[in-house]
Amino acid sequence: MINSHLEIDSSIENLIENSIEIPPTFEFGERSSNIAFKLAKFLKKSPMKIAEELSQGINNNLDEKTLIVKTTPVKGYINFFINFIPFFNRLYTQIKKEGAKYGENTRGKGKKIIVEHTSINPVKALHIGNLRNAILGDCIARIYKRNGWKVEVQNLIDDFGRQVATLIWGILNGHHLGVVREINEKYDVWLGKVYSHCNSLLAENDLWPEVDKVMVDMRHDPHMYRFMRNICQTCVDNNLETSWRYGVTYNYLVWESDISRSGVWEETLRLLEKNSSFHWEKEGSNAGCFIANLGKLDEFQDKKNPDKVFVRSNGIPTYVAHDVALQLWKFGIVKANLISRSVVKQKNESEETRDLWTSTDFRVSGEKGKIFGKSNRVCNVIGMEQNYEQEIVRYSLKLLSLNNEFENSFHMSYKHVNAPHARFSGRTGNWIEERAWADAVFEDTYTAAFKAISKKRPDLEDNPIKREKIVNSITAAAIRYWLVKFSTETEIKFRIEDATSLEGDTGPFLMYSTVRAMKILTKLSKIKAFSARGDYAITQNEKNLILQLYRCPKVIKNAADSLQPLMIAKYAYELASSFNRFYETSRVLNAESAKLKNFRVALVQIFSIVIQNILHILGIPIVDEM
RNA sequence: GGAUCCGUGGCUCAGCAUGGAUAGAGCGUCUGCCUUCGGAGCAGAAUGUCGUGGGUUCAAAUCCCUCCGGAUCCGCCA
Repeated sequence: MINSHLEIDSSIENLIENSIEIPPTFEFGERSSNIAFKLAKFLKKSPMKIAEELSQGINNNLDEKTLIVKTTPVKGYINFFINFIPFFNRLYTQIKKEGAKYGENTRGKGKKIIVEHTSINPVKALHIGNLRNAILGDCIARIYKRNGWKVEVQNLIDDFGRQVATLIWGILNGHHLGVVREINEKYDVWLGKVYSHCNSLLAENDLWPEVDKVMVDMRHDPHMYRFMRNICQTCVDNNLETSWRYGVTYNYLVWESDISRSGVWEETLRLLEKNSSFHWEKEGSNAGCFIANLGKLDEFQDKKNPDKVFVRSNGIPTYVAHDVALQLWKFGIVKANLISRSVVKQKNESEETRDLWTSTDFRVSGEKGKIFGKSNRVCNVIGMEQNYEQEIVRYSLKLLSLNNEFENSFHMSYKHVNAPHARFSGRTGNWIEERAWADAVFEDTYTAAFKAISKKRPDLEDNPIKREKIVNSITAAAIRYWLVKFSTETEIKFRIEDATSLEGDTGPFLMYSTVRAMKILTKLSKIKAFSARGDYAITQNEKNLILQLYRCPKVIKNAADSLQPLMIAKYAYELASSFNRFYETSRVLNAESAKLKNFRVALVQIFSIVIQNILHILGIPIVDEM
């Protein structure tokens, strides 16, 4: 009885909350509700009539202390007009008090999420598509942190895969000698060229069995393993440099070969064998294989062959089986531990400095390890071509009756970045001629930013160190923003003029309005605490900015729930635009009256706080001039 | 063959989850704004059968179905 009342109450609350929207024009107030339309059916009255009655009822209960001045019924809508002075006063107090924490919430308190991203094969440089993955993952990690979660960022290094075997085969046969390494060319870029060269040689001569042999040797011959791991290590070191340039950092590098040795897979197999949904096939085309019986789930009925091979007849587990094991390990269901070692302190201007750890194949005596994994939620940032594979991982948890883990497995799926008329592929190496690897995009954008600053800030020629720092920041901002401003469901077409753009809906635009606000604040001799007294006129642009500042906490919630960093980017742009319009029409330092100046300074103060909080989430560096 | 995603001004994209008032941005084009806190900015103009056809609804870019066009997946590859 009580429960059903509560349900009704909360559904009414939802109904009201969901009915609130932002009207198309401020003539209709600052907020409006279409609730009269929804109620019309039940009350069997016209929406116009209901809106009039509700509006009247609300108006009768308003006084000068309430945050609403008045409501008006218009064509069935109820429009709300905000009492801006007390509203602003309250918002100002809150933002000043919370400061860098404004916008955050504690929904994830006591819970931990693992975000896995980047995870490229250690045979090449990051191309722009891998960078999209890294930036999206980095943003979602930052977003989760603001939602109160403990976040662990992992980067999976697949050193046991076919790609690495392909590269090693090529090097053992001296094929890398035929690939010229340019002067100053990064090792990982050159390695990527070798890798695609090897692929074409293998395809032409059909030499794949030789690669299979390398794959086996890597596992069983310690010298071969060491040789391979050293090459991969150098590649990973290079890849990290690229990530760091863009402000992307990790907590833990997980090496596939370390997982193999840790017993994670064996433990997983024992777990699966005990479950009736998995079995060793005795007959048919899959005879001798270990099979996941996904066909028993409704979701897989439409598949041609819903059952999935987890272990091949030669005893080697498949990629998807490995992923299931990894997922179980991330949740702490599989308990085997990896040996870990602290590697380096990552420098990161915008976030805190983070310790980077790696899994390792040997322990130095006296060295302290650290336990990773054991999380409540997992978010894997992986391209949408692996949607099906990720579903298999998720539903395998369901087959194991791990419903909580099933519910908490998130696949952040995104489309690729491609050349306007072709796909980028590490195998074919077509990212080389398009200059689409992440370092080249950085260089090209750097050039554009440098050109711009030389023109706008000739005075900085005397301070090349400062200038370089600013140009680096602008470059990272431009590319990072460009990669998150699209929905993850949109394929990005790589055009260098888009990536390097510095005006309009771009990262540098956000930085610029931040700089404007900071400049105003530094010109004040003293910043006094604001308190609203009496009356002063608030312009439409000012109201607009106030409302944008107010939206922040909700945006951070929604971005986490929908796994869309785009929402933060859109908000940042709207917030900065609102500030620029305010800046254009409202003088701050020489405002018309002291009271007005006081108010506008306060507004600039809280804008400065909120925009910086938001730029931190986007990983956009903050500079005080540009 | 089956499944998933996409289709919105000349170009590139938001909006679709939870249907609501005049469909929003940026780029490009055109017109204004520097004796004013920094013009990487602001104000304004032009450009739209929201792929097609149907359905549900008081109301559809949004939900359902058809078809067309594009991408991806359905492996003892990763």
